[in-house]
Amino acid sequence: MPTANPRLNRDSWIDAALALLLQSGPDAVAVQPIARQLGTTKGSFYWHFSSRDDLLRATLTRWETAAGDDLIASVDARTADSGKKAEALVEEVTAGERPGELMLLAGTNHPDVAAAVERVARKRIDYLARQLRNSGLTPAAAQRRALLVYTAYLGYAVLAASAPGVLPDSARGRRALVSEVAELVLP
Amino acid sequence: MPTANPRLNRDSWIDAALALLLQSGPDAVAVQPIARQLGTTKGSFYWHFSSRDDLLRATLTRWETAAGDDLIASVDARTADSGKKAEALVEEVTAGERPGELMLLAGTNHPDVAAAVERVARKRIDYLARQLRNSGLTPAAAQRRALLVYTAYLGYAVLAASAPGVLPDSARGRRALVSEVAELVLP
DNA sequence: CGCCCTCCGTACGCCGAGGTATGGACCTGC
DNA sequence: GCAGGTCCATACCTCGGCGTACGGAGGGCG
Repeated sequence: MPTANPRLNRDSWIDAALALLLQSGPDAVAVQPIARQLGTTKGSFYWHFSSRDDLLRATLTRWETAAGDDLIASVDARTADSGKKAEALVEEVTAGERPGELMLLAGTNHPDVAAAVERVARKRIDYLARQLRNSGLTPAAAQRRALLVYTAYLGYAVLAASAPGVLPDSARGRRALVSEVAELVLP
Repeated sequence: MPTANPRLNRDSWIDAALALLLQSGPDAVAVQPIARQLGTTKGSFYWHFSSRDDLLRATLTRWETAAGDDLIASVDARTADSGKKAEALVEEVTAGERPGELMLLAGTNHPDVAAAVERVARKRIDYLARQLRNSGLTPAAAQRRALLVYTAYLGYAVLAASAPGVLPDSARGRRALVSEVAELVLP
């Protein structure tokens, strides 16, 4: 569906590239396919960007800033109770609304991608550990459990993308999972 | 390093393809690069395989049978105590010897890949749940915690591949993580 | 009207992948 | 030694991606 043709700008390309990046991984961020999807040609692209790598970098930084604040802000808004934040975060994930962001991990070979992924991971884990410390855990335990929760988060996303059949299919089942994790992790 | 040239067979190609599949994802299973790495040419390949997809399918089934039994057998061998098996499994992972197998998840778009991933995941989760039931958990709780452990397993592998900096760098730190998970999950 | 600057379409060259055809090396058995 | 099967190298085709060159549309502005 080549969308209609009002003049494009740099952000139009980044928007489309981000969607592809999250859904199909960095390799899918290709100039000509995006051009077709946008109903335009490479002539436009190379006016706004110097290369494919330029687009990829721009898309990554856009994702990084968005993903860094996005999820945290969403959780912060949902509840002010520090003890409940871990649970809220897990809920956030299992809700399944959140888009892929998983295929991104496919591009770990690309150094820029790996660096962005690591920065975002660190930010989120630190945030989680802070909440757990506020809930009364020792710093060391908070760090370990934050890592546990985040790995479970990632693994859940992996399965949701690759093997949804093994996950609970009902909202009740998913909620049971979330509260179980919260029970286990919180003191 | 084009390796020397004793006559090749079908398995030689699958071996090389499997390594690439686990390390760099399905897209990396390409004929010409593997041929170069093997010090041969496409002429050889198309004698043993009918197409690239043929190789990919063969590599997937090889992985599936290996991964299905492999990990479980390794854990079974390590300890007969049903209660310790979950811990042994997590240890198995954090040891970090196990190769990627993670980049495989990048190929979820490919239906054959997704199907293989799902079958292996189900097998492993069922195995885990069985051990947890033997440890005295109710079937429902065992199922939930098995899923939790497996998602943590996957997430850990994801981070090991994409953001190793956020993981504990010492063996002691990793062991502490493992025992924490075992403590939390076992009754 | 004419100029210029922004934005984009077209055409081209390059490369690396998949796949095919064909000839030749090498062994094996008679 | 020679016939036939096994295995592989070479050359060639197509396709789709990246990147470049260039020219043209279109609007603002004097």
